[in-house]
Order: sequence, then C-alpha cells, then structure tokens
Amino acid sequence: MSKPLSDDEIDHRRSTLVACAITLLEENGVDGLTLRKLAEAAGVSRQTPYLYFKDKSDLLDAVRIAGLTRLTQATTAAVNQSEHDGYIEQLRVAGEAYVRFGLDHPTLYRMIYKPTKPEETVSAELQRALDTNSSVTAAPMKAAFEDGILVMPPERLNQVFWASLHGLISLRNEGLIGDDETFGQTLEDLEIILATGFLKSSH
Amino acid sequence: MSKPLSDDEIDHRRSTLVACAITLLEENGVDGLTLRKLAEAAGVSRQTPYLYFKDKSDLLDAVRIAGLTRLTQATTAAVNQSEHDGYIEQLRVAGEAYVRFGLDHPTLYRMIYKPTKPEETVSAELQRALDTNSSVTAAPMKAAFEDGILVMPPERLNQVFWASLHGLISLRNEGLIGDDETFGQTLEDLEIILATGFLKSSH
DNA sequence: ACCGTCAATTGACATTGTCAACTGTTACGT
DNA sequence: ACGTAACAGTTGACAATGTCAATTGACGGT
Repeated sequence: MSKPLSDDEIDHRRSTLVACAITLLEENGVDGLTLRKLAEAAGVSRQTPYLYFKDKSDLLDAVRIAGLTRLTQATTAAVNQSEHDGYIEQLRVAGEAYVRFGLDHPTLYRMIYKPTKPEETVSAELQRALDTNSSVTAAPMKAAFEDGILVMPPERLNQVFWASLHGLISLRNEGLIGDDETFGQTLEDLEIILATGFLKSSH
Repeated sequence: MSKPLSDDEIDHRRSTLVACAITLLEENGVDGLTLRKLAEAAGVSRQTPYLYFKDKSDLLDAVRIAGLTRLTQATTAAVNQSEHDGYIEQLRVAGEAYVRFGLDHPTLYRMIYKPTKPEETVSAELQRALDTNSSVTAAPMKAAFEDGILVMPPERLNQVFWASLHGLISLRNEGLIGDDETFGQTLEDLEIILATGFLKSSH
C-alpha cells in the first residue's frame, strides 16, 4: 500500500481523524486529547496523524473548523424547523440554539474559541467558517434592518449579539455563573436587554 | 536553614512565586509557563514550587486569584480617579477599565477565566475574588436601582454586564473581532445597547 | 551531644510532541 | 521482467514537562 493518495482519500482520512479527535475531546476534556491517544483511537499508528496534519496545532485548527460547522448546522436547523418566521423570532431561536450547543458541547465549544498565542492570526479557512456561522444571524438582522426597525446596521448588531452570547456561554461553562436558575435568568435578561437595545423604541 | 516556616513566610514565598508566574505568563504566553522555568526564574530549585503549591493547577488557581485582584484594583482605581460621580458614568468608567485591563493583559486575562474541566468547581477563595470584583460595578448599579431608573435588579444586570464585556474581550483577544476600529465600534455599540436596555425608557 | 522535624535538592520515571531513520509497496521507464 | 524512485506508514530516539521518591542538611529541644 503506497501509492500517492487522492485528494478525496486525504480529505476522508483527515475527516476521520478530526471526528475521532472531537469524540476524544468530549469524552476526556481538552487535556485528554493527545496525538498518541488519537492515533490509537483511530486505529492507526503513532505517527500517522502527522501524515495529514502538520502538527498538533494544525489538527486543532481542523477540529475548530469542524466544530464551527456543527455549530452552524445546529443553529441553521433550529431556525429552519422553527414555526415562527418573523426575523425577531428567528434571531431568538438562533440565539437559543447557539447557547444550547455551547452548553451541550462545552469542551468542543471551548476548543472552537481556544486561546491562541497573541499575534497569531486565524487561518483563512477558519475565518470562512466563522463568517458562515455569523451569516445565520446576519440574514434576519439584515431583513429587519431593511424594514427600518433596527437602531444600527446588522453587521454591528451581530457583533454585539455574538459577543454577548459568547460571554454568557463561556462564563457558564467555567462554572462562574452559578446554578441553572441563575443562568436561565441571565439568558432571559440578556434577551430582554438586547431586544430593547436592538429595536427602535416604537417596536 | 530548616525550621518550620511562619505563615507569613509561606504567604510571602507563595506571592513571590505567583508574581513570577504572572511575569512569565505575560512574557511567554500560557504555554511558556512551566513549573521548571518558574523555579528557575524565581531562583529556586526545580521542586521548590511543590512546597508551596500542591501541583500546577493549584499554582494556576493562585495566579487566577492574583490576576483577579489586579483587575479589581485597576477598575476600582479608574472609578475613584474619575471626575464623574453619577452612577451611570461610574459604570461606563468601570466597564472601560475592565476592558482595557483585558486588552492590556491578554494572557493574564485568559488565565483568569481559563477553561477548567467540566464539573470542576471553583475554589472558595477564587469565588471570593470574583465576588469582590463584581462588587465594583454592583455598587453603582445598586444605587441606580434604588433611584428607580433600572429595569431590573442590580444583581441581574451585573451578570449581563459582565457576560457581555467578557465575551467582547475574549473574542478580541483571540483575534476574532478584527481591527481596532471594528472593536471600538462594537464596544461603543455594546455600551449603547446596554444603556438602552438597562435604563428605564424615560432616562 | 543526639535525634527528630522539616525545608530543600536531586534522581528517576511516565507522558507527550516531534524529528529522523527505516520498511515496504506501488507505479513507471527501460 | 526488472530496477528504481516516490511515497505511505512504522519504529526509534530525544527533549521537555509534571510529578513522586529518596536524599541531604540544618535547626531546636532534650
């Protein structure tokens, strides 16, 4: 067995390794993800991951991108399945799906936004995945803006929306927000405040 | 030299090690903080940190607490030095000092809120440091609430305030928010939205 | 003067990321 | 048909790191 791999084959094996890595991640936490354990879990030999990823950080980049894709799918599905079709309701549904994903997959969510060294730039592919994700909420915001009921352009609101939810999820996942009740309350309050701040006062 | 150390001595050496650790952290990033490098930087021998901390995670807990203390001092100082004494202005000043600290000390800030394993509870001392920190903004909020100009109780607003700022800082420190201009814009927008959502509409 | 206590150092080991050398197989030119 | 080059995949080796265990050495009370 040693012919040049087709691009499809390479993609397939990369995907397999990344999926395996995510499983390990969710089972054993960030520290539980080891290149050697990953190789074992994937049924390949110690050094095999190096054939498909430059180094560990390159693997983790791929994990981040795959995680973002799942996150995007989850929020998109929630919006599509929702009965409501007003954009405000769509935003609410998208936001809640986002939060739910963050809480249901704490380790993966943390990995997506994992601290990188300062001055280390995000890869183009990761940036694309981020943009795709943000478009889920950007679309209804754009529609709302065109109807003239938002106080500021959708791109700007989207940043605020994203940052707020991200902060809430992060604090919660670190156990810093307290019990479920407090968290639910804070989420509600955030929704109220965002809605009040988002919408022109007449709505 | 080998008599039982006084509690003061122990505290002093712990503080020295923690200060050294923070310096290493800010110089070399999270991965650059190694127990062995810390020992060398502190001029002690390899295993000495183990005399004052149970293990690395125990040391990092102390770093988190010390970092939170510095953060609290920075925001408190900003509020005290501020010319303005209206609570709304105090909140703005406190928030901006909080954000500035987060941006000026990205590695330390990240360490403060560093991912812990799921189900791992925060220590009592860390919780105290968190409470002290949150009291900086809780005080003016309480005053504002008693004047009847807030839409909800101060504890709840404080959570929203905290989560939003934290999310903004985190995203910025991971390079996910873009250039300085975009960040400044988002910070302004967040302030607008929070203020609009915080305050009863008549103010 | 002796001995226990305790701070502090050094030795040792498992884990991990990673490089380098090695093995074996496949395609292709002659 | 054969050898050779290219390439997938494996194993050996090493440095860095966290951490435990054994050792050393000083101080104070008896």
